[in-house]
Amino acid sequence: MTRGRAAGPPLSTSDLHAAVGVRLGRRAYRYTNGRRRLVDVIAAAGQPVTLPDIVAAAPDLAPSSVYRNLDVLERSGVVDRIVSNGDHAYFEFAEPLLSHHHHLICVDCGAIEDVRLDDDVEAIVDRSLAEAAGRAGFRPLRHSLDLHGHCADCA
Amino acid sequence: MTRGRAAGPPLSTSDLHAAVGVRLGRRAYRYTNGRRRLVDVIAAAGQPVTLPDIVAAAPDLAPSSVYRNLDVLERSGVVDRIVSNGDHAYFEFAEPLLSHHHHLICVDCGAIEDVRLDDDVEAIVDRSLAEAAGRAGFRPLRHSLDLHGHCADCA
DNA sequence: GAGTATAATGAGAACGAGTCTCACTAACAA
DNA sequence: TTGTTAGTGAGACTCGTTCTCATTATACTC
Repeated sequence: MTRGRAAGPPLSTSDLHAAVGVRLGRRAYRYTNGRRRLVDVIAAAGQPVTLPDIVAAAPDLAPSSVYRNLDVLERSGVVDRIVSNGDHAYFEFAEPLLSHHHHLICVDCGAIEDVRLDDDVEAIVDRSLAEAAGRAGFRPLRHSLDLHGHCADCA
Repeated sequence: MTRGRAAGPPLSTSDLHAAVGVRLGRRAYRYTNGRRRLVDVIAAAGQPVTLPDIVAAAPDLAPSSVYRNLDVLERSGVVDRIVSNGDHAYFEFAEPLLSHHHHLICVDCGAIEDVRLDDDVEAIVDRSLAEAAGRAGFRPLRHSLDLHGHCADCA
């Protein structure tokens, strides 16, 4: 079996902002300073982040504005919301901005880490899911494949 | 490609109650009337259910007790909690009581439906995830593979 | 069966993540 | 610059879920 794709350096900061700007523009949203800051914080984390993570990294951002802007970014296809068992939702860049990947979710501390799988595994999963979806009259958009267990810190 | 396993008739009601009783007993929990009613409601649904679903099916069960007992059942390995983007968490029987399966999650209405995949697909996914987990020092317990999209009603 | 210890129940209070409101400010267009 | 519209931030609010505590059911011992 081949190795999984590396996490890989995503877009450069300027390319990232350009891509986000395009997506916001398509929905007639403005790319304001607050949104730019938010994108910077998520990019700097390089991991799914929660609201407390964001506010800790940028204490001048108002929580209400952060939530509102995460919603705007989600609607624009810039970020994905990951709901786990923890107290807070996690946010990370959506697929086209971040290469397709999955999550290791710690059942103890709720931490979420990204992992990549082989392309051929992805293809097999997609084919199998598409078949199952077809039988149920379900129109698929994307799949999520998460591994639950104990992270290195909690094990 | 072979067909996915059928949803299949799970354990008989008496076998189900026996299995739940054993799991509760292992944790020194009592299998009370309220918990038995709760198990019956979840079994009757044959689908992941929310708290409102449960209370609608058994209005005499107190919500606070239902939440408490769902927690007890979860700790005992009887039910799994599925957190989606919807307002409520979903609950269904855990893996050994229900055969291994995955979910079709509607991004519009939040409905969750169970699907089964081929055993060989499951094996490929497990092997690939185990490899990725090993690289991260992660101790895996289980995987979850969900397909997000539009259900037959919302499409 | 009586007595005792402990777990479970249920009603309602409390909690808290996330959303909404609204007066104010920043961003774009002409 | 001026007008129009979108975005901001502080705090109130919502509502799913958890907690509290007095009461009740269960199981164990004698």
